[in-house]
Amino acid sequence: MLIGELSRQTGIASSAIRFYEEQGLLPRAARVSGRRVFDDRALAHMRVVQLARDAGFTLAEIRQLVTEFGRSRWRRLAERKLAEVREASERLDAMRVLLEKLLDCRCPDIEFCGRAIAKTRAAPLPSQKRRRAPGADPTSLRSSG
Amino acid sequence: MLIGELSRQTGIASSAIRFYEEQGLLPRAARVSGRRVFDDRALAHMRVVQLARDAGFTLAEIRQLVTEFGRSRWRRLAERKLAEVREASERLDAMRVLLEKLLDCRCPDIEFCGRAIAKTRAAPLPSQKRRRAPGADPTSLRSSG
DNA sequence: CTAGGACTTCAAGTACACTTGAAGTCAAGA
DNA sequence: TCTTGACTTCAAGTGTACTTGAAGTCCTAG
Repeated sequence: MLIGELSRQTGIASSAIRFYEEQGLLPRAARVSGRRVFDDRALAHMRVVQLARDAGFTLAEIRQLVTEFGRSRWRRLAERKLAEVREASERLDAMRVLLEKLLDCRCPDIEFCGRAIAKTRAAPLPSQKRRRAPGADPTSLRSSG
Repeated sequence: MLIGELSRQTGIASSAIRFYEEQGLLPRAARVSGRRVFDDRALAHMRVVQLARDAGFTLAEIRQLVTEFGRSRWRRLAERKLAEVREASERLDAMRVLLEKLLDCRCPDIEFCGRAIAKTRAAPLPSQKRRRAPGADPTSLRSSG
């Protein structure tokens, strides 16, 4: 199968598949007159990458996982990821509470609102760690614009 | 108060405050011999921006909100954001399920695992919309390294 | 007078996961 | 033969929310 067919079967763009190969997430595909050809093993490999990606692993983590496929490593990373998922859930809950407060807002103007906030919320939210957050993210609220 | 003091009181970096002013999230601060000076109104304004940011609004949305401070607009945007938060929660749940499956994985190697995935999961996850997701995000799983 | 710290502007860099564009190759069909 | 479409490589662009660096200004303390 050529890259277009693999793309159709997995739903992953050809450009992304090339990118994954380049990044070492997939083994270098065989070439026939310059084109990549994929067999069932390659497809299976791709599925694993896809699963890990959907589970929220970064490409760097996936590279680690596929180049060193050991159960203990998988377990460690999956457990850490699970903890991160739980943290993200908590942040989402905090956001939900904030949004509900906003929907309750009865302030006549913005400075009034700001003063009200200052009274009810002196301390910042727990562990925001906002600095330098990166790219594509299945939990993103900032993409559907 | 100067920018450093506002930064201390809000916990937001001076560079970020300048950036917010430049982006139109804050009104242009008065200058005294070149330096920005902020009063209580400015602080209150900043608090609102901070609240909205923590609630997950993009800077573009916050700009809209503060330049056109109307309750109906706030409500509309907050309700949409709330819907996005719920969607994100569902994606996180899906990720959690995936991770639990990974932790149950007993496959001897990666292609075997891929074939098993192909059997149990022919259809993709609901509405992944992965393409072109952007920057800093309070729900991010991809920042803690 | 000099040092230091806090501030200024403006341009460029950062993170991640890709996508897009340019220029070219290859095989099949009319 | 020509066209079409799918493929190739490589470099550069995208998006968000900032940060960092360079070069300079301003005020206070010693």
